Amino acid sequence: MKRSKVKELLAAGKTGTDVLVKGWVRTKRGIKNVAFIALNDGSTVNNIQIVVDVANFDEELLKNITTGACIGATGKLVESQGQGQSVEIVASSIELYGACDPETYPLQKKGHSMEFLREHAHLRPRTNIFGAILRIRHAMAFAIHKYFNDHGFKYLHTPIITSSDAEGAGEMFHVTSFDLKNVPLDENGEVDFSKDFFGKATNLTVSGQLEGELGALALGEIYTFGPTFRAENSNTPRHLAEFWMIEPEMAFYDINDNMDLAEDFVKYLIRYALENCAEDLEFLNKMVDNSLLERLKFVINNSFIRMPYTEAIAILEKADKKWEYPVSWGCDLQVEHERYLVEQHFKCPVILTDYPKDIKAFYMKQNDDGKTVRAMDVLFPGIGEIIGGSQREDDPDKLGARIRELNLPKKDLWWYLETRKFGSAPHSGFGLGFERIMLFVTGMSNIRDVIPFPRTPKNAEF
RNA sequence: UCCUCAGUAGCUCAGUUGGUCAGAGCGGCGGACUGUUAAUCCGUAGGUCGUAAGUUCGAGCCUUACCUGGGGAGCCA
Repeated sequence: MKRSKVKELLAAGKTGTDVLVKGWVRTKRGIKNVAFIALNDGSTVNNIQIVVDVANFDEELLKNITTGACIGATGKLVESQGQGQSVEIVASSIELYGACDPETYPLQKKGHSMEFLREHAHLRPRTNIFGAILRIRHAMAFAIHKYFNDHGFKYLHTPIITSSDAEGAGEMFHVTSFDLKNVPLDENGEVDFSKDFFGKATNLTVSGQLEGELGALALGEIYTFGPTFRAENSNTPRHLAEFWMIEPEMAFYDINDNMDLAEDFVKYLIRYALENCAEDLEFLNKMVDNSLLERLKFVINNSFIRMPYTEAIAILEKADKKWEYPVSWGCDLQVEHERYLVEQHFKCPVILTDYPKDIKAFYMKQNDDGKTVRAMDVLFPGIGEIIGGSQREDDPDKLGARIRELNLPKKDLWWYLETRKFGSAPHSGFGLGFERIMLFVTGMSNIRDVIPFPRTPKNAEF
């Protein structure tokens, strides 16, 4: 008999037919003559109930059906006599695939703390909450590709190993094939990277943006979606050492087109989740954060506030609030400032633009005022910066001057600069942290719980 | 990296001014129960109190260092 997924059985009116399900036991309850098994196969957050007439089954088999065990069950799908479910399977036969010692199996039928589950990341996909999160994560990844494909963007694979250290996005992980106990040195006692695998020092990428621009200036619109690495010693619920980032890059987009895209894109993802992950979101709304659905709907139904940095500073200076970090034009906004704007002043996602050039990256388009650049940061409630982007500097002279001012290694960026020398074009792009949008969509509060196997300082288990 | 809180049974925690302080609930196991829903009821077994030093007649409790985790901050997506 062909295996049915629990999701199909719960959805379609197939009662009266014989079915086969395979999955993992969530709980078994019993009274003298009848036992009830709640079985989950990962296709949905909901379990299917298997009813077992104890008299018809081997006692030893039933004893082995414990929380966590893997079984296959055949039987007739019928309308349930009980209250908690519409249909159930009256078992005719059960096969035990893998027993699960209840004395040592870490997961119980009662709830566990997120911290405990994080230490059991190999088993936590079997919990309702992580099942829901991982299904949503899949749906979001799929929706990202669908959105860009539907809008004519090309998926560009930018390199994971890079030799450019110019972007300054953060500390990098070194990539080498050296024997670390015997690293070649040159005559000055420095590491001789000419003897390394690539003949130069290499690192794991901190961003695909610079290469993304090369693609955009040929294909028009591209996006990247891949792993990104930061060796920063960040210990917060919002940072990972290995995370996934989406970076669209578009020729002929100015900063306003860029904002329009960012807002439309994020709203699309949230709408996609609401339409395609309804059961999982309802589960999370019930178990994790009971204002989740309301918040998601609010975001897709309201326009983001757009405001230049300079105006935001004016609001913050007038705010009746004591800042731990004082506010003045030119300072970088701290978490407390961003939170005030998003969560108290506007109560809505905010896009801030036109930041002082001194606190932003070298590649951002310089405004005519000589002080600001066409940057945009999208700030979300509870999460902070979810997107960072800008129009890019397409004038080769201005870009070169900025690189000199900042003392960046121009020779390593020769290929980037040639795009401005040969057929330069106005263009823009941004980076969206995949796990940050996952935080928002799931209502989870720690980024380590929206990625299957988190990498953070002192943790690369699993 | 800085600030702060925490680490006691498989899990979540209680443990007073240092002196019956080795505890509870849940989970597990055994039993009862003619359809259960995180079932219920009865019974039962679990612990070098994060690690290492120190103070003291005596440390789960006080001191120091370290490890791990949470929260906040910085860096950012």
